[in-house]
Amino acid sequence: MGLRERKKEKTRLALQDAAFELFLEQGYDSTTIDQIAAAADVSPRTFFRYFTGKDHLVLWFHEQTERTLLEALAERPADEPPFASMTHALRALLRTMELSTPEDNARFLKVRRLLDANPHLASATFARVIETERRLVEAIAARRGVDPGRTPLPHLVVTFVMAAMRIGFTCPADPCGPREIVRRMEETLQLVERSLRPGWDV
Amino acid sequence: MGLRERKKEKTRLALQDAAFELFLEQGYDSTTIDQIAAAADVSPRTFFRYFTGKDHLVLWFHEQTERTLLEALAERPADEPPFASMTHALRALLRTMELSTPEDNARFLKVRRLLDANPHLASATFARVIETERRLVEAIAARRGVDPGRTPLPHLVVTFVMAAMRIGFTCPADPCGPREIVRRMEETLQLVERSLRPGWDV
DNA sequence: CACATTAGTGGCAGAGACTGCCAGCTGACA
DNA sequence: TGTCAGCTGGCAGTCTCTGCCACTAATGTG
Repeated sequence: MGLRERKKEKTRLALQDAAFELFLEQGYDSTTIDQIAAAADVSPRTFFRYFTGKDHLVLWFHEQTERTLLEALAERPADEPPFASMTHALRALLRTMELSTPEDNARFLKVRRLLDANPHLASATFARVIETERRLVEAIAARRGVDPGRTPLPHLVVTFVMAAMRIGFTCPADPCGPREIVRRMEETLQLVERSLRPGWDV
Repeated sequence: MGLRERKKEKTRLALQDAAFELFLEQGYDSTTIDQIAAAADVSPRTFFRYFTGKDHLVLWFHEQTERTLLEALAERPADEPPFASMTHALRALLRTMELSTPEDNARFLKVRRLLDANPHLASATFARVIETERRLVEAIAARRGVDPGRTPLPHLVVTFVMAAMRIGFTCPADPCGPREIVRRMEETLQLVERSLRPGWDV
């Protein structure tokens, strides 16, 4: 990895860390991009070369999740039943979440607190999750050679599995770390598996 | 209904109709709120007293849908199994969609074309749908007297039924009117019902 | 019918988000 | 070392959205 790329990575992290600190300190809405850029020692103009907007600072994390999920799905054999592939992909994601570093955990908790405090952000995140579902449907339909607009089965498969992810993500109490989230997702996924009639996804 | 309310209704419709005409004519992004307000003969300031933003013009339609859905659910007996209540509520919505006027159909098609042409709008709509799901979960959990954060079953029930709504809404070909959408939703709902093991939602 | 009350509107000023453009700097690579 | 591509900063400008105040019109009351 060249010096240029390392610098970019550093700037991105500086922007995110500065932003989250400001968000939690003085609120998301009352934090301006000028403040974030100033705290990260870059120009406001540069901010928009890294992120499309303020909410992208948060959405970025889900984009990483999506990448992991799509890669895990791509590694499954194409002739495997789609529901099995999806459950395996989700469990692969859960495994990577489990071995996250303490720093990752800290960031995760910050993002969670932000989402809980700002419905608008949670909303944007879920919208992004829907986009992820669309891509997963595309992938599954492609490897089966079917038109996703014509047969609802790929949609159903993805929706059922992602339901576990979405439902498991909602937290009862305030402080809910990644391990607890993973536990809830796994629990919900098993509930989904038990709820479905064997061989439903022919 | 007093004169005041009738006027408001008229202004809202003027704004929406003017906006959709402009959107389809010159694109969503290149249409400014000033243009919309001018076309509807109100001040830009007034626009924001009717809609929170440009996207709200489109989201407004789903808000009506949500209202219908929540009312239909509220009318189901509280001791009915939740999944049955949800399917009934969705079918009640489908029935109201079926007897829509030709004008409603025209607006529906305009909205559809907008959503297809602007991923951002589709995304925002789905985010709003997620919010609807949250409220449905709340309603179902409330009438059972359980904490939705603690038990995933209400979430699951709502997700499964709303999956039919979301999946049925996606269209294969371009011109897809309300009747066709209703047909697809009903079809998908039946698929969901067949996929679930009897008595799964004890 | 006259009046006070209230809701709705228009216009203004201003903050904040975002983009296009150009000039200057700095790794990358031969 | 020199050229080149890529990143950055700053400026100007548009658009979205909000608070505020004065003005008009609908409503309800004596």
